[in-house]
Amino acid sequence: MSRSVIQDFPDRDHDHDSCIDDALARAETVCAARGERLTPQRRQVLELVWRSHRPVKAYDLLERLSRPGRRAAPPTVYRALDFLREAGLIHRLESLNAFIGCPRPDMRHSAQFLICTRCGAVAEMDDAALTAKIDANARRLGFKVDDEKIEVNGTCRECLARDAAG
Amino acid sequence: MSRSVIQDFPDRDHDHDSCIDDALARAETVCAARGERLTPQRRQVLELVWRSHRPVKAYDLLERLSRPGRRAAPPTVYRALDFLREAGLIHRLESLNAFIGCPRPDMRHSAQFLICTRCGAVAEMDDAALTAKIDANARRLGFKVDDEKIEVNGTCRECLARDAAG
DNA sequence: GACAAGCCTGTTATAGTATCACGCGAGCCG
DNA sequence: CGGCTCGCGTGATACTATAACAGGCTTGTC
Repeated sequence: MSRSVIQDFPDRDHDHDSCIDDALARAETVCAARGERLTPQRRQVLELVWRSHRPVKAYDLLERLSRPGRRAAPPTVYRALDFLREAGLIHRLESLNAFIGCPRPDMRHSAQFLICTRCGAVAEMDDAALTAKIDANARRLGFKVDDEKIEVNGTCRECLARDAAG
Repeated sequence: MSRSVIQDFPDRDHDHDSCIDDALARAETVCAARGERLTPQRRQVLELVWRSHRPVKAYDLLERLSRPGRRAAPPTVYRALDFLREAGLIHRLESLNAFIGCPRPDMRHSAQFLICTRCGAVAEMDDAALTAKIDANARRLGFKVDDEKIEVNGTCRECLARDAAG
């Protein structure tokens, strides 16, 4: 039996500070379990990614890492992003060249994203049945699946409502 | 009722010349139907894309467009690629920054790709049920879907067989 | 403490991908 | 003709990512 988990876009009124704290706490756990170090640098990048629930660009992170008189260089942020990605703590949105925090880094899952092209909001879904179906299709061609990415462009509920109202 | 179409990786022994010819003929039809012009330049880019069944990079196309003494510039190829993409004649593989010809530009479909990370071969699948499921999931969140991209990384049958043999 | 090994970070340079902005010429239509 | 759109050429530039090398911190061992 396949379990279908659907998450929603983040609630506009949620407690975002604790939301970030939770993400960082989960990250500590994940890294510990993997025997890897969530260094201050990596931690800071992860926090910056979580500062918004929107996709974040590498070079935006770079700016936020920089201080007057101390300009961070690209490898700094890319190394951190690579690390976080391998640990499953963030995802890369291929169609946007951007990154976003993963809300459930603990469970292995394939990424399925709804991306609102109007406001930039992103929802991560996790439908195991969908993954299973893709796997089945692939198997019929003798193809062994490593991982899959699903990115869906469209318009979110709020933007649709705004259109209808305005 | 949802129809499920699964295509395969291109046969190694198919008649590739006529395969290209067919693609160009289909392109003429599609452009005519859309009231748009498949200019020599656009046609040439499309042909270059179809020369292989592998994903092609924009700058590779650029080189192939260039002749000694006449260096093509990026906008040349990107404009053609944008046109072809809007016409549904090619797809962009987001995870590869590469482009590939669409075998069925006539029917509107969402793209689902199996990408062999070993040999670079790509199969385009078209499973309407999968699309329907994604749409249904999105609808539950009040999300209106414009288009979706599915890119699956893994190993193709041939590469698996080669591994098993060697 | 001395040392080695591995990991993490800094820095400079460069590769790779894509777009902007401007202008020109061909074709169409009034 | 005059004005329009479209396709294309060109030079510059923006954006995304990696290579290559050096130094420094941490840990484990003796």
